[in-house]
Amino acid sequence: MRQSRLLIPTLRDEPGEAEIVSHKLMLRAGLIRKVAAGVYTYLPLGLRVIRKVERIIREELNKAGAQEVLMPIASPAELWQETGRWDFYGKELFRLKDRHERDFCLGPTHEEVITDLVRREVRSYRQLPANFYQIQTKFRDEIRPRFGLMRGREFIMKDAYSFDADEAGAAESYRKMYEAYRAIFTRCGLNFRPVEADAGLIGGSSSHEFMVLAETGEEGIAVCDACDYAANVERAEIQPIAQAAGDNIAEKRLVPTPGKKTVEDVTAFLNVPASQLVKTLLYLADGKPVAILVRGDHVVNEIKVKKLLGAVDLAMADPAAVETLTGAPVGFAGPIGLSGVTLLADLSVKDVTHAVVGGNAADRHWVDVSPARDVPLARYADLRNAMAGDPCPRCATPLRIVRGIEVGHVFMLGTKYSEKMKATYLDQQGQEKFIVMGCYGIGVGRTAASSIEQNHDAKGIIWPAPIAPFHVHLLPLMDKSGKVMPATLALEAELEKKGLDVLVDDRDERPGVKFNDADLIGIPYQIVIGEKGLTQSQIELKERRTGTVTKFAPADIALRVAELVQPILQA
RNA sequence: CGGGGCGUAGCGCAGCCUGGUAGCGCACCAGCUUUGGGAGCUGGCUGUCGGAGGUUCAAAUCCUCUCGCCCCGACCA
Repeated sequence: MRQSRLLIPTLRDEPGEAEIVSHKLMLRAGLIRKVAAGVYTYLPLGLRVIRKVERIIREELNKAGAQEVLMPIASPAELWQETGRWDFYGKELFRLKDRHERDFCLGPTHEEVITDLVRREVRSYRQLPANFYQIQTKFRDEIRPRFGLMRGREFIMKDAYSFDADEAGAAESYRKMYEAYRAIFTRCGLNFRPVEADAGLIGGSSSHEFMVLAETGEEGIAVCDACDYAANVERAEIQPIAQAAGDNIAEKRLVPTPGKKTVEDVTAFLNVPASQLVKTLLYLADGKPVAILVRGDHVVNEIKVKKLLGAVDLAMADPAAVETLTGAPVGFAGPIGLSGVTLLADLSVKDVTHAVVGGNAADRHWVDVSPARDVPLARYADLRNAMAGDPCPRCATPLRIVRGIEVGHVFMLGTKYSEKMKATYLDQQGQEKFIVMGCYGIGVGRTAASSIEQNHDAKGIIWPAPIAPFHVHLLPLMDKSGKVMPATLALEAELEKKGLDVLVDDRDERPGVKFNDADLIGIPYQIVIGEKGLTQSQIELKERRTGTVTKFAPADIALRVAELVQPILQA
């Protein structure tokens, strides 16, 4: 492919709108251009990367027995009303009306549409199991789109849905997808880790996220270095840390803390560590007031709270409600003397000695509080996010917290959708049963973006060969003799014959420009063809990642490059 | 949704406070020279100063409204 015939608008300057490296480099290397907030056009180079990722996905899913379909972008409200998600999904669901004023939405995911298909077409256990997937553009009207393809409103997603006769079959489908995902992300050249995740309100028994490990990740992952355990911090179970019993014999006292509202303020003022303070956070769970006690250095995990209470909606109480409930302005809420409120406390609170809590009065805190003695009515449970140093729930080794980008997610759905939408089949005994489902997603653009997060240097992108837009970049330099371009084109033809994707920089540019653009675009192998080299029968091969330059005879180079690239592609 | 910031040439920005001919660098076009890591010289093109309204003899600049974009927050009391 001739570079002069492709739109690859590289930028020397960093566009101001980009924050993270993958976004900057995608713009600078001419992969994408923004059309609106969170909405992008894929330029030729970007699209080639997307297609490579899609191809790997297709190959692995087909191998796992899934079948490809393509569902519509717009779907009618009725389907979403059946499952209740029309109301539940909120503002993220992009809604529109057709000319007859009928409600539609742009699909943020397709459980309803596929379940509707299956309930119409699948009658018998003989048709199960089945697994349908599609690679489709999705639309979610995100609160805050950011980071380019990492969190767009419109994005390309592979979604798959499995249908089984029973739980055991569903578990097997889930396992197959889990393995397919491992294969897909491995082939994409990513450093990733499957982690236990929360199934959230989608429900179901099991869920894993596939996390690409990267500093810029939006998710926190708790990992154990001693065993295999890894989980989203939202999900990670926390074992209570055994603590030496404190000598908390002192009677609690109310002390003035003028204007000290935050954990930082109070702990600095009283000169105690944050772990000695117990925060009292007021929530409304389905409209009912709840106070949640966690240590000052801990973070409440709303997912765990919701589960414990069986609540659908959980939101922090607004300042006015806090005042009504506690009788004090925000910043001074405490568990002592609080009435009409459900009291929940994280397990770690029980062990705090000489605790500091809010006084339920302006500018007052209690000190020398013993939660077990002074807050006897609290119900204790695991209610916080995991932190670095918490014991692994499997082997008790201290956990490490790392950042990750969620590129894939697998869910066991069970019969949540099939029951609501009456997707049933007849089993061998002629009994009508609900189909057991699973669903599985991969963010295609996000996968490409996270690859850049993991593979780049100061010069630009360093694509892993399997998802690189091209495998080889030919850089013919000055051609006064007229021999360079013919040699280049001959080499291009030879490489293409060996099945490699080749980009030829045939532009009339100075060498420096070509080198810099090549490094920016990040094709894994660069071949420099220059007048000097040709007279000495030499052609240079440069590996983008290491910068290593090797010289070959023109007759050998195609074979040598093919030897380097082909094994990677077949991996 | 709350707070902050920014919209001036394709990209990066100055000019705005203190109203008076719309600028700089890169990119782009032409010519000459140059050619192994973002060339030099000469000449050229490019803007409804995000939009609407207002104040004024005069608005990129001041005022009002509006649209778009970016960042932070939207659990840590």
